[in-house]
Amino acid sequence: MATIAVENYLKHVLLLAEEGDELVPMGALAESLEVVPGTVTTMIKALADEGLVDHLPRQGVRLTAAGRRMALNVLRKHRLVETFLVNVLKMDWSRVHGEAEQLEHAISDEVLDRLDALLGHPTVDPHGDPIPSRHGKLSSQVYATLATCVTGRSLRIVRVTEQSEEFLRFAEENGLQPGTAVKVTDRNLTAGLVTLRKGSARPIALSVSAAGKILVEPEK
Amino acid sequence: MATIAVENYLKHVLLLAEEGDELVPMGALAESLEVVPGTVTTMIKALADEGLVDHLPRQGVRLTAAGRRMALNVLRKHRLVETFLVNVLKMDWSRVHGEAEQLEHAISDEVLDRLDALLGHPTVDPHGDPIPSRHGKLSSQVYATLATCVTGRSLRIVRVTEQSEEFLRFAEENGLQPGTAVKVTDRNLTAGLVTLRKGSARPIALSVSAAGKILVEPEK
DNA sequence: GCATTTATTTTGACTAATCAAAATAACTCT
DNA sequence: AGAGTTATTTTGATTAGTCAAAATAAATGC
Repeated sequence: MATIAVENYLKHVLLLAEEGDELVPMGALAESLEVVPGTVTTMIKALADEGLVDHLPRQGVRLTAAGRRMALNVLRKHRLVETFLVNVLKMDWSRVHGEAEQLEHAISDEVLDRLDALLGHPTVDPHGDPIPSRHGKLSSQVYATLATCVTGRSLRIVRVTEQSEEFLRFAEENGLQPGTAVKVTDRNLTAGLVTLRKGSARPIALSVSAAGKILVEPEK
Repeated sequence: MATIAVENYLKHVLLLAEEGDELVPMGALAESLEVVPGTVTTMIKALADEGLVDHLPRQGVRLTAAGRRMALNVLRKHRLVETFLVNVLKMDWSRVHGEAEQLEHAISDEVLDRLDALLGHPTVDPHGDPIPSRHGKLSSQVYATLATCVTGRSLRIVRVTEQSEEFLRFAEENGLQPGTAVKVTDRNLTAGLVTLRKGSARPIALSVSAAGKILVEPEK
């Protein structure tokens, strides 16, 4: 039986590997899981014994096929639960991450499927993050970010890859959510600032690091 | 932070005390939690140190006000989740108990309140079990059972106090669910059998112990 | 009222997950 | 290449929850 900790380790490896199957360093995993590095080493060796990850000592860790399957299932639960909380229970999108973090380990595959049907089989969650399919496919489209996109052209926000409450609250207050049309008017890398506007509203200034969390595509 | 185990211990003490504040014997608690008695003794002493229960050595345990408050909150989560699973996700009522057993420990009070509103503030769950109010009130109406009620009169099922899948599946197949009108036609205590009919359908025979799990009230 | 049965508590051991801190390995920099 | 920095692993402890089995207390039966 996979424990909550195991599910979390696998999920974090998946997220940190960012679609490649690069090795995830132990330190990154420790930071992301908020445990000390020694703990990660211990746990990862146990997961390797279970055949869920490959551990290359002093180099890092990557998911096996079995581990990836489990990680995707957890991620699917997480993102469908977030979608449910926002679309059905009308919760604030800045609050749902922590909730989903708990619920993802408590819902069965059957509830998952029914939730999926209730929500109309969504392909992205309220942050625009892709929801893995029931059969473990995870769309990995590459988008530009507000920090890297062309300037002066009309763009549509497709995804916000940041889960801190503060950031999401700020984004919501400024209408920076998936679906919003924006245009980058100015980008000053030395000052670390990106300026953008939504239609004719007043301009918004973002730090480059914040801008890098907002993914966009050209307006059709 | 109350752990899952702590929540479960409190919930089981609440359910076993059956609305009185009688002492729950350690053995009963062990059986109900499916752990050995020694484990219960150890855990209950810890809960007593936390001020959640009163432990009278060699006699039993009962909830303090704080423990009761927590137990009722868990029970409320359990029963609202069951209601959600049946009413919204259309799950079979025989399956929802185990699901709710997991989810009751994972949902926040905020989600709980929104679920409650979504469901229209129900007062009973799909089994007819009363749902504790947000402020810790638990209706404790006393009903007759099919094993103890008058015979020959029209009755309405209000509650089915048994959570085993087999029993609930049997009850569903025979339409023995809250709301159904039935009449006990014959009761033979020596044979341990109760015979009843729904309207003009064929008679159904129940063991006395099964009949005792089905609560009824006189038809209005 | 003493012996037997039954319930409870105690003791010692175990597992999963964690941390602190020491040990080791691997880079980096001149 | 040697010194220092950084990342990883190891070691020894700790906590929560559990079990097996021995010890104790209480209830029951003749």
